Amino acid sequence: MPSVDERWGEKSLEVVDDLDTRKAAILNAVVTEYIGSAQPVGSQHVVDAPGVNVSSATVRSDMAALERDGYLAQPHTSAGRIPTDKGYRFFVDHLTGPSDLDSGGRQQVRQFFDAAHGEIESMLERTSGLLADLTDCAAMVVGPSHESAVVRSVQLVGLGQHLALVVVVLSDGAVQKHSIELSDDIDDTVLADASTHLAAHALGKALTHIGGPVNPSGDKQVDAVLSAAVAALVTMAAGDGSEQLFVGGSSRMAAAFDAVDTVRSVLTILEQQLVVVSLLRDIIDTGLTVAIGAEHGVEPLASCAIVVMPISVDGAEAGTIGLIGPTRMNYPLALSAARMVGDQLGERLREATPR
Amino acid sequence: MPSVDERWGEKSLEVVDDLDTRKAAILNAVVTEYIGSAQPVGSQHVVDAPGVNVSSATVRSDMAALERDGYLAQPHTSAGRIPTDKGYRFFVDHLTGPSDLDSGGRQQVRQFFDAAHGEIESMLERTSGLLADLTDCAAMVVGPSHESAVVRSVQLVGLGQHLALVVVVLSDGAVQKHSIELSDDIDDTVLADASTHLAAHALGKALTHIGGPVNPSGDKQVDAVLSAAVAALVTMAAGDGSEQLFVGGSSRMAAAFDAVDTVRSVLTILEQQLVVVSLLRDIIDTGLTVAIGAEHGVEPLASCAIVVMPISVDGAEAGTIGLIGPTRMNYPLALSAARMVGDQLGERLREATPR
DNA sequence: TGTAAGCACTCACTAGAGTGGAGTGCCAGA
DNA sequence: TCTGGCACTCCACTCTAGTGAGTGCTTACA
Repeated sequence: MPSVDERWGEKSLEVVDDLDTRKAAILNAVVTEYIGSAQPVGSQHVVDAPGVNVSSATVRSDMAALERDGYLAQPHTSAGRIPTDKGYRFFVDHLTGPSDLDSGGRQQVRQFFDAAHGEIESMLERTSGLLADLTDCAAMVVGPSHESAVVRSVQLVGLGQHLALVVVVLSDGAVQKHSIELSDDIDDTVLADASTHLAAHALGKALTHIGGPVNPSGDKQVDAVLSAAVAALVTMAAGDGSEQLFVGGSSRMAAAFDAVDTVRSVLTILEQQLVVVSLLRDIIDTGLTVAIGAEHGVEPLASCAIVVMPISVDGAEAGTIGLIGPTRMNYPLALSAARMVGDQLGERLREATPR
Repeated sequence: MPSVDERWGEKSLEVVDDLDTRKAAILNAVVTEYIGSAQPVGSQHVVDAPGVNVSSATVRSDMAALERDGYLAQPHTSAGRIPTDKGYRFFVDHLTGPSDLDSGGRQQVRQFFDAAHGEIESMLERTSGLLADLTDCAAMVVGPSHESAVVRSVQLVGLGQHLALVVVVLSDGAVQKHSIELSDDIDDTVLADASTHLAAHALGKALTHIGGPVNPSGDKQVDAVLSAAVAALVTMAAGDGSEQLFVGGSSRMAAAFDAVDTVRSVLTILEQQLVVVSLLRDIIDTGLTVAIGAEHGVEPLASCAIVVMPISVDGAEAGTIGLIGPTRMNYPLALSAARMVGDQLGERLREATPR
């Protein structure tokens, strides 16, 4: 009889949630095997697993118990078992210790961030590709929100006879622009004048707090430009509510499922930025790191699992990493990759962000 | 015997490329039928098509001739015919007259562009979604290149102790940014000073023509900032070579093919921006509007057809629209949608672009 | 010479029967 | 409580017609 604190690898099996040591070991073996093979796992395949020192007959009776308790399911009477969402949940919660990426993956991540250059947006974009490569899942990267940023610079640039651009630089390094049409022919001095007034009005404020009447400059043309510019700022603030999303490696979903329908519906979801961002937000808000099957409540993703990892910079949340794959995805790999990439990305963002 | 100038609908059949009127009508019927059903088309299904007033036996002998000439193929001896790439090519070149979108589609496009607002990038992004909706294909939209644009404004904005942002506004309304690290603690007057010198150096020049030594300002700190800023401009110019690409509706590829492998390889291509942009470029350069099957030379896309449509603003090329779907895509629909959306988009870009 | 009608043939697709094997549940015994 | 044995289940596979949509060919006719 195996002792309760028997260990193998980095995993420890304890009596939790109604499952004794051996049942946990069997569940562990079934999940691991099924993640690799995608085939129902029979009792014979499990007897050699560590922690299971009993015959297949005993394994069978344990498996029957695990099925009664909802951890395993049988596609049909004479088939092996596959894990249920509850089974995966137990696996993730109790059988997956904190593990690191293998050395190859670690090196890949390090090389990536050593070579990372360019602006934040393109780095986030390429990070989604890196994550997809590492985990063979589709990867989502949500950029930092600009909520708490204030206007560091605002400028009016004339582009043509009747066109000007309002360019705003926020304190977190984000740059936003919006074009405005000018009714009259405005010369550069008027624009410069309006630019100065606009700066006086907006500098140091959060984008969402700008609005209201601007102090009149005394010049009719300047005032007209000014009000158009402020309207542009308000539009910017409205459109800025949602964070930027980068999705990479969605082609991996095609390899993960054999039903084309499933692939299609998952891809359709991934194309909807708002849905994805709020989905990740919801999962984090419920305190989860992994949402399995129906747990996230998005029906077309019922056969998917989602791993989320908030990116923090100096303790503040500065974005999110998400991985999406089939429920039989490689959780240890996905979790460790998300953790390491998240840490590194946070580090990089900290360097690139002022204060 | 049908006369040579017999017409139906908007299509006219003429004797071209070895195909007499009836063979062309049969080919037309086979392609149209196959595009709809994705099933091999037998001689019986064709006898009722307009322009084919003969028995199925005669159709069979014509089909055999079309097969000999490479326009049709047979999956196996006792199956109907499916079009070859050459068959689609003939269909597109000779049997697809210039047609318009149906009224529903036209209205959808008009509504879209009436409601279009915001900046160019987001409009291009949403345009890719519109095209995908209209055609049920994956859509690619390549934004205007900034090749001929000159620097209209350049500015240095301090972000923190050791961080500043170089913000460039180009004459076509594009805004680019690049962060630079400052070794010493630089105060705002130094930044402003450097900003002025930088403007003197860069204004009016194309981004790619900036470089070389800047006139020394006499202040050591200012010069240090200046050289870092110029280096940033050079980096910008280098990274700016490739145009922006927006891909929408890639989930449609999952519905178009039944082989998951094909879906995967097509999606993998669509994820590679450089490949897609140069692919569209190549097709346009060879003078094609539609590239069918192997014509574009990208092996994983051998079962795809690509429709391209350059967007022109005042005669100059200002981007590209691309549609990708299976070779049995609805060519008339794709062509008319691309044409109409391309026109409207060009119109919009003209309004939003100075001069 | 071009078209139509008839006929034999091909071959994917389907349904049904048979078989092997992987898997199960149950039970008696250590 | 565990094990070995046993009967049972049912999927996956193969094999065998049978069916039908489709063909090519040959002959007859205007």
